[in-house]
Amino acid sequence: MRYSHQRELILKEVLSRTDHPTAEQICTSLREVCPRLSLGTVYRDLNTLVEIGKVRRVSIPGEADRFDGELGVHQNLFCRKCRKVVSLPIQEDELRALATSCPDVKVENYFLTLFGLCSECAKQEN
Amino acid sequence: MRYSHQRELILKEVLSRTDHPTAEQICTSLREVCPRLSLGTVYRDLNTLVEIGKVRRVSIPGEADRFDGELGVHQNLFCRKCRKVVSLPIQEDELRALATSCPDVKVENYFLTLFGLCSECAKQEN
DNA sequence: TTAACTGCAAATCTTTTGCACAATC
DNA sequence: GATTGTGCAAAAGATTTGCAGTTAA
Repeated sequence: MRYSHQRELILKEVLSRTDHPTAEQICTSLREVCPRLSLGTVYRDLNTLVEIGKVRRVSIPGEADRFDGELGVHQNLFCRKCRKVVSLPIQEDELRALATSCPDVKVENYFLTLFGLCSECAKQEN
Repeated sequence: MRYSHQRELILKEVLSRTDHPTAEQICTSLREVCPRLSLGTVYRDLNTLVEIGKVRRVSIPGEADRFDGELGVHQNLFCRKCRKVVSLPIQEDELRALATSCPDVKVENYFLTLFGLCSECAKQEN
């Protein structure tokens, strides 16, 4: 992979923010320093950065994807009121105790989707 | 809410299937018995059925939503190879033991998104 | 120099919506 | 008869892609 000014800017932008911006928000911000930056490039570069593990994608049903530079163990809360995504320092094994472990937020629901191979496909791989 | 032939057909279709069909797949299937059924109606009725809790929406990042008539406690696995969604009888507190509790599937990753109110909005509600 | 990257615009895909008509109560 | 639901087509929103031109190695 070759160095690219745009990709570097995009990575820096995501790492410097804690508000889980969308591709569009990243593009708008960066146009102040890079006026010709195109949204297509932002999407392409974000996909690359996610692939190489420098950035995390936060998908919310019915919303544009958000991007997160925080790679440590945490979960995200999507606020249905202000539509912000906030980080919560929840370990996986604390999921059960959700309601009490973070007393100030109000967890009403959560979406879990497992990714991997179903039994048929897992068999075929071997 | 008024009775509707289409909504009833759509509900029956989702309940009778275990393959987590998309709106499009439901529409295609039902056109055999209801040729004029429109995709817009299917989306509208599915949204209603989800709202009243008769059907569950399964969102997968980058994929069309699937719909699930199984309302009991379970989690879904999206197979990145065949793109099928399969039900797994996992309780929440078994999440930690994912890898071992379902030895035939290969869980590689999972996406958890919490929904609710962030601390600021939770405060405002009171 | 050449392969990767970009900007731009058009295309794609999923989902929603406006409107005139039909079905339900 | 009033209102909700439907079909159709167009619109909207997010993301991808084709292509010609630019840039890094």
